Amino acid sequence: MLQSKKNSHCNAAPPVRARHWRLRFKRGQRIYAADASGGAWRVLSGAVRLDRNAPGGEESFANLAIKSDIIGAETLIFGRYSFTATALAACVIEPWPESHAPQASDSLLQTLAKAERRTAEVIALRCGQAAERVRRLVMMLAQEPEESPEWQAEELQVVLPSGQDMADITALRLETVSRMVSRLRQAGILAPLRQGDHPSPRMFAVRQTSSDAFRARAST
Amino acid sequence: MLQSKKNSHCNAAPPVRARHWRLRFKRGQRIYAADASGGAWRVLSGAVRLDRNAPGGEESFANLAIKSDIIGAETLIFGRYSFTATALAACVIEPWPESHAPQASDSLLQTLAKAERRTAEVIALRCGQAAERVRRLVMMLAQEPEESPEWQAEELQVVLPSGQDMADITALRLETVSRMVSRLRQAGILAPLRQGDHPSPRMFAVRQTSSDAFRARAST
DNA sequence: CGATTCCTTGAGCAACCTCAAAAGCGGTGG
DNA sequence: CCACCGCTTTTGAGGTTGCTCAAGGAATCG
Repeated sequence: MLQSKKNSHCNAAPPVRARHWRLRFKRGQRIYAADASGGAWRVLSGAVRLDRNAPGGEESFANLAIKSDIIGAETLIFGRYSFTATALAACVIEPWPESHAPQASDSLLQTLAKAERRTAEVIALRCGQAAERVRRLVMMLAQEPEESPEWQAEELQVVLPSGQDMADITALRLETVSRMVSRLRQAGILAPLRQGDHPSPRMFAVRQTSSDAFRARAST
Repeated sequence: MLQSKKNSHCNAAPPVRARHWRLRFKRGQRIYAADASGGAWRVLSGAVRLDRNAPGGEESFANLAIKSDIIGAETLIFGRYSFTATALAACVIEPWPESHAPQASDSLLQTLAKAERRTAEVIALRCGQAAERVRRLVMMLAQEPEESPEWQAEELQVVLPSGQDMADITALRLETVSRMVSRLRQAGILAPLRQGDHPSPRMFAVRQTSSDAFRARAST
């Protein structure tokens, strides 16, 4: 069951056409819960973390979905979600498959193939040194600034997830993540960026710097 | 293209029925290479590691497939493999989908859903302390002993992958993996098990011990 | 039986974790 | 508007784990 209680004003997006509507979620908001019934969604922007109910009763990070990924496809068989989905940053999703796109098999395979590749990336986020891991995560989450005429950026930008979320994804401690983000700022890879109308202190411009320079200044 | 050069004697499995044949691979043997053309397979026993050609030209661990998992499903769209597949232990695979099972969409979804859950497990293999990670990997790889009348086991057994493979999967160093396997043996979780006819020093019986006892003796 | 490869074990060190406290931010109510 | 509260982030100091480098031993293959 979708929890759209507190963001009813957010969800009032004008339907583009019949049955083609979108939902918006804010950072940290739950999109759906494991075992709830519902349908599949395509992530149009932002990022979503998926958690499974681990054997020990704990909830543990299971996967990551970003722009154009499909989440909740398993409901098409089981009728229920296998994972809990939470917004890592403000994100927009739409139902999937779209009502006017009836080719089942091909689209499914495409989804499967994309999921496999995304998985490989997520697994790679847990390899190597802490600094590199956090940098790679930030690069994954970086997107082109949408509909900001003033920020017609040559650069990408990102709204960082909470420290705990980044820690869960990279398998680091949140203190370590915080330290690494500080380094990224010092290295100039992340540049603070606050938007005029709604202030967001965790928004940054991302510069694709050679990581060598970054790792060098880690030792100083 | 399947590389069945050195294991031609292995692949001579008697076809059960027309178009329903199986391939066998030994530990460390490559099953297929990324970018090669070929079809999808179901893993009937054993375990397979998948590697992607990482951005840096390196080959990096991408995923794990065990009994009943599907590998190479992406070929049904792209015609080519996205990953390189290597046998972690002696394994048997058969073509997928089976020729006599034409229900496309449902089977695909099932595959997708299973892949997602497997992925969550693999990601979890890179969480927590080294000892626990190696133990969880071993538990994942453990299977019922097949067709061994003498070992009609109440216990599972496992043939450990190479140290480097286990290191790649758990994101540890191979020396660390070796130390943790030694601990598992000392803790009685892994019991050496050499089969009469073909000696295999990396075969173990697996005992599902409470991990508390294991972690306790780690400090001594 | 020799050569090669892989596994094992040790010693020292760096990276990361743990614990703890302070500072920043957002919301609430006087 | 400001004081207060809860929550998240930041920063520090010290401890532990796992990594690095190295050498010896076991297994495999020709």
